[in-house]
Amino acid sequence: MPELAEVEYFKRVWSPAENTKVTEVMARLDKRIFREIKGAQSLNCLNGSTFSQSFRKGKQLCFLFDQDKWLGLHMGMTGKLKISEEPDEAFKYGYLILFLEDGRRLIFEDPRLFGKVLFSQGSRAPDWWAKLPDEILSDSFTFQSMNTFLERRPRSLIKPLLLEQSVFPGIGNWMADEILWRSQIAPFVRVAEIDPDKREELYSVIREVCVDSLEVIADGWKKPPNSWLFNHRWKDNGICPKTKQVLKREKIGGRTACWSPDWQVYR
DNA sequence: CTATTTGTTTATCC
DNA sequence: AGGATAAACAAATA
Repeated sequence: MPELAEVEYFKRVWSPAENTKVTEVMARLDKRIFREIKGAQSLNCLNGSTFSQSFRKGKQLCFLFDQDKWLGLHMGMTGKLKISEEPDEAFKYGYLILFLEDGRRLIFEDPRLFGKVLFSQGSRAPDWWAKLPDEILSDSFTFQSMNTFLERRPRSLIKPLLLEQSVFPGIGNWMADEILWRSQIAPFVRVAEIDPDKREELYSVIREVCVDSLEVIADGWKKPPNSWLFNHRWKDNGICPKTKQVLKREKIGGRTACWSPDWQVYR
C-alpha cells in the first residue's frame, strides 16, 4: 500500500521522537527485510545514539542518528511505522524496534517482508540515499524532463511507465490509476498516441495528485473524498464518480489497473 | 484449495 | 543494447 503520501505519513509517525536517545535496538536479523544489511551486528551501534533527523524521497525513508548513522527503510507492500508509549504493547510483525530513553518505542512492522532495511555509517549521506532521484514536486521534475523520458519509450503502455520509480518516485498503483482517471487517459494507451497537449495535462495532473494525496493522507491519514477514484477502485462493481458507470479492472503490465471506460476515452 | 494483494528486483526472451 | 514480460519474494485474506 504505501505510496508517496502514506510513506510521508509514516515519516511523521517517527519524527516526533527526534532529539531522543536510543537505549536499545531489537532487530530480528533472520527476517528478510534485513537482507541488505552486511555486518549482522552493525545496527547495534544505534545504541546510545540520538535520533536527529527524518527524510523521505519518493517511497524511501531515511532516519539520521547523531550526525553519522543512516537508517534507510522501505515499506514494501505491507510495511508500517508505529510509535508506542505502552510498555506492554505487542507487535506481532515488529521486526525492528528502537527503544527510547523516555520509554517510547519506534516500531517497523512488515508482515509480508517485502520491505527493506539499510544502514550506513559516515559523515556524508550514503549512495543509497544520495543517488535517489529528485521528488516529483521538486523543481527538477519539469515537463521537459518527463517528456524526454516519454520520447524514449513510445511503444510502452502508459500505466506501467508511471510506476517507474527512477522517473516518477513515489507513484504506486493507486496513484497511477488516479492520475490516468483524472487525465481521462485509458491505462493501456501507448505513449506514442499521447499528443503534446495531453502530455502537458498529464504532467500537471501527476503533480496535482501528489499535492492532493499528501494533503489528505500525509497529515493524519484522512479518508479521501468520494470524488476521487480512490474510494471506488477496489470495490466490486465500483462506480465511476464521473459517469456513475461500473469501473473496469484488468491486469496491465502485471498489476491490476482500474479505469472508467466511458470517461477515460483518450486512447 | 485457489486466487488475490496499493512493491521491487531479477531473469529471460525478443 | 535495451525494452517487455514473467517470476520470485511471503503471508494474510477471501
